[in-house]
Amino acid sequence: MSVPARAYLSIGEVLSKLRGDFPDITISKIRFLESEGLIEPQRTPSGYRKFTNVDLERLRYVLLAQRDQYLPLRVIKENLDALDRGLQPAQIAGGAPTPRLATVDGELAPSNFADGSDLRLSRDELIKSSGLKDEQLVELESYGLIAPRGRHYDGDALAIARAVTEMAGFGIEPRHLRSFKSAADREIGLIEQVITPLLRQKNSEAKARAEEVQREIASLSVRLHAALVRGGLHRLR
Amino acid sequence: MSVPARAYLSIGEVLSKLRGDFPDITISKIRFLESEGLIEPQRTPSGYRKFTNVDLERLRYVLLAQRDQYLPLRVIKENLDALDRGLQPAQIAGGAPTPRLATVDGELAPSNFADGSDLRLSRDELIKSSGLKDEQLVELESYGLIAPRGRHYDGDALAIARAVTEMAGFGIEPRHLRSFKSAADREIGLIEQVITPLLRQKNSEAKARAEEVQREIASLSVRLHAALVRGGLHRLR
DNA sequence: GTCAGTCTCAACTGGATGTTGAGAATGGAG
DNA sequence: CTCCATTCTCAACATCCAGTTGAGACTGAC
Repeated sequence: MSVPARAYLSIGEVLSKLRGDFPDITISKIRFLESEGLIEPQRTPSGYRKFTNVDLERLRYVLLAQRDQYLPLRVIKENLDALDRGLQPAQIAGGAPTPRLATVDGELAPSNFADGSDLRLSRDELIKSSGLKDEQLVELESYGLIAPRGRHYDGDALAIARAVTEMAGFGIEPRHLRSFKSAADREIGLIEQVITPLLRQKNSEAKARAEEVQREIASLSVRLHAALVRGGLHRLR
Repeated sequence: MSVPARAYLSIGEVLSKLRGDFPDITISKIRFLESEGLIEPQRTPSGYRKFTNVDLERLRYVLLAQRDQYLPLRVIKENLDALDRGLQPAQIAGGAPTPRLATVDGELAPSNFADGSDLRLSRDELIKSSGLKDEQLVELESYGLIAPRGRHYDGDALAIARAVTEMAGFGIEPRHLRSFKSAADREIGLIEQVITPLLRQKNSEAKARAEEVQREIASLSVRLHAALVRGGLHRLR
């Protein structure tokens, strides 16, 4: 196994080529990176992996991004996919200074608030724990900003009530907040559009996926919204 | 619980100040970050944590670096330590906010950390670091969702661009996002209404107050918005 | 034929990043 | 003073990521 009398490298040969730059590379790691979709070497008829130089460079890129930029594999994969689609985020540069990569922002968040979505509050409890005034609640309900679910209010209602109370402290009244409701409704509609195809599928895996997607888009929506508000405010001065 | 009649913030108050920008922050996470040495709030005689504005900004920096640069806490800590010693932290190229020193802004507690709002990106850099396609950017600009400030784009533009890119991954296109812009504009108008009286006053203390109020209402807006979306989604099933 | 090299697949590991819960103390509101 | 929401610590637990390990089988160069 000394002279590669062929156009590709075996996994062991790849290993020894990378050892110099990345001392802790292993065969199992290379296989792992393939299983994660970061590389896709061809196979011989009997199933052995065949690595071309392109595969090798791709691998170097992955290892560099990981070592020098601490990027998680998920993000590296996104960057590579972008590269494949013709976007050109980075130069790979063997040993050159830090590669400039497009870091596409991703959502880590399990978004796992103990958010009390299973909270159940009576009207009085809601008022008490939010500091809202009764007539404010009436007004909020008339605009649909808060609505009981069945005979109780949930954690979302509480969160809304609290925010409203605090805003009232700045002279902002419920009627000023109607537009929040319609904006939220539009976003919900958008999210619904995306996930209903998934929900239509019979298999329960798609449903789980739908839930996840819903959470992700919701989180993105909130981020986008926040960035827009922040940006607009910066512009004020 | 409403008016902080003292010079520092309790952990719960810190939480609500951060909620707007980082919806997944929790009390336990803040405590965890302290246990890892990333922040060191003072204590009251009875052991309660006291957070100054400096602590708050440090925390923001940590959360931003984590979310937007995917840096592991260990590396963030190294950067902060370097900053503390007055050094430029080892920086990672790319579109993310690099920590900058001491923009001393006449505030009582001068913040050492910028949030990336002073980021300046060319059009190409924006595209590169957001993963956005050129035509998407054109479209976003035509709707006013993104606009350069002078000849450069700022951190808000980057945040928006990133969110949009991710949403595109779910099949959501810029034109679906126009309503986000108008919703944000309405909120900004609302905030403006509240703070203009303050800004009219001559004394600069009122101006500082205006800035703070603006931040708080913005954060509240985002929270309210998030709660409405979350609540609406819960209702879907 | 032998034996180093390679394959798959499932189970396991170790670190990072938080979360949860118990049990106790604190402090602000009424 | 009395509540009760907030905060405290500390240990145990949970979850995800990034691989590693080992069993058992196949391949192919000498």
